[in-house]
Amino acid sequence: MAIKGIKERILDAAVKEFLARGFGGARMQSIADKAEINKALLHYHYNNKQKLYEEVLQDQIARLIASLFDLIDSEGDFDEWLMALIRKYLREILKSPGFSRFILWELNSGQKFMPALFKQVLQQKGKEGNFVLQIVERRLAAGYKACDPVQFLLNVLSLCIYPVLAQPILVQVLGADVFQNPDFALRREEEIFNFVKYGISGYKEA
Amino acid sequence: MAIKGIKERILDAAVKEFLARGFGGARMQSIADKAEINKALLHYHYNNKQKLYEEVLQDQIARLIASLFDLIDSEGDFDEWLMALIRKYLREILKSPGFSRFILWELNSGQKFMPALFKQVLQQKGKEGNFVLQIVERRLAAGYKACDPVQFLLNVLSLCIYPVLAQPILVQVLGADVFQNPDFALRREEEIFNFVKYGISGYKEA
DNA sequence: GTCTATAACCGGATAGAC
DNA sequence: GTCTATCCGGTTATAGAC
Repeated sequence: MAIKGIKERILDAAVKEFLARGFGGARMQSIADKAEINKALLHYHYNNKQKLYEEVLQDQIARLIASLFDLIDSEGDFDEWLMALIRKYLREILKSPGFSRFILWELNSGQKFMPALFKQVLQQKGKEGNFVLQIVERRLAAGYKACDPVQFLLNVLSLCIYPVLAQPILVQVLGADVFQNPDFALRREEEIFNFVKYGISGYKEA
Repeated sequence: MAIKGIKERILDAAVKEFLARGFGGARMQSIADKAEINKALLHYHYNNKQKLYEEVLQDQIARLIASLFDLIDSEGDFDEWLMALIRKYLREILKSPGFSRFILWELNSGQKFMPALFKQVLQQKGKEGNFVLQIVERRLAAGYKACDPVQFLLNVLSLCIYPVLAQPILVQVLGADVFQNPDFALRREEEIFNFVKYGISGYKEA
């Protein structure tokens, strides 16, 4: 079909609205406007706000987790694995900067729904919650036995996600929008890899 | 005064509510309840929600920025400076885990107010926006000239903030609440310092 | 300054015509 | 399926007694 179905238009609009404002802040009217229909029709297709929200979230989280599991399980030696991990993860984040922000916010909003959904999607993938950790452990066993996998994973994730997340703060504190630079992401990929692999001792003068 | 003034009680309550739910999600009724007064009295002391919000934010942001500027300007050699930076920052974050989450969320909520406030507080401190960057630059000049200060700062901030921010996600993905361990913060301080200083090459087997 | 009661408004949801 | 008009609960804000 060349023209988007109405359900698809609604979902697209809903994703934008929910990611931007969260469940509480999102307005059905605004979603209807974005989808270029009226509220009544919106309610006709998705009974209520909660239903629509769950639909959107299910999609988004499944997409995220699938992507993460694929990449963390990649082939190659340690360096290749690490670089692939960083690159794919960073790009995933940059594809939708609002998404991590949204997850981080909503997960703390006292809603039981989101954690439950996380667990459910993880299990749908037929893998244990600590599956990710086991892969990292195995990888580190080849050369970096003394490195705690939890700390390692925290470090890599932090370096990838936080700068994207904090972009608006950085603009203020640094006094310049580093993200304006189109190849900032590429430089950041390299930076993270080098930083993780060698730390700043790699920069040390002779 | 031994007993808290009512304005102070209101502000305390408002901080909790706003940090937990954001501006849109916060309820004046809930703030009144927390302060153990009724809505009318709340409106008597702070004309409207926006006013109260601005008051709260002004305090919070000023406190944060003051703290950051103090610590990043500390004495000692490079290692001492780095460790002080990490320790103070991590503790600041842990003191109020909801705060960074709140800032990150609200800064993107399309409100003009928050970025403006940031800029204003920065200028009140009588320092340029890139003041922070200059300190880092000077520090790195002593031994790590090739290290980009922006990337360096991003790395340190990421490692400190993100794990605290993402705690609820980590619980799901890792399958265990690493933060349950009471001295996790201490171990994390050491980990970040070592990671930044030597990178994982420090772990490498002989 | 502090309260109760209520106005004014907004947003989610529904009724019912077409 | 799609629309207009409306209901109803919840939230901010105010009026007015004490």
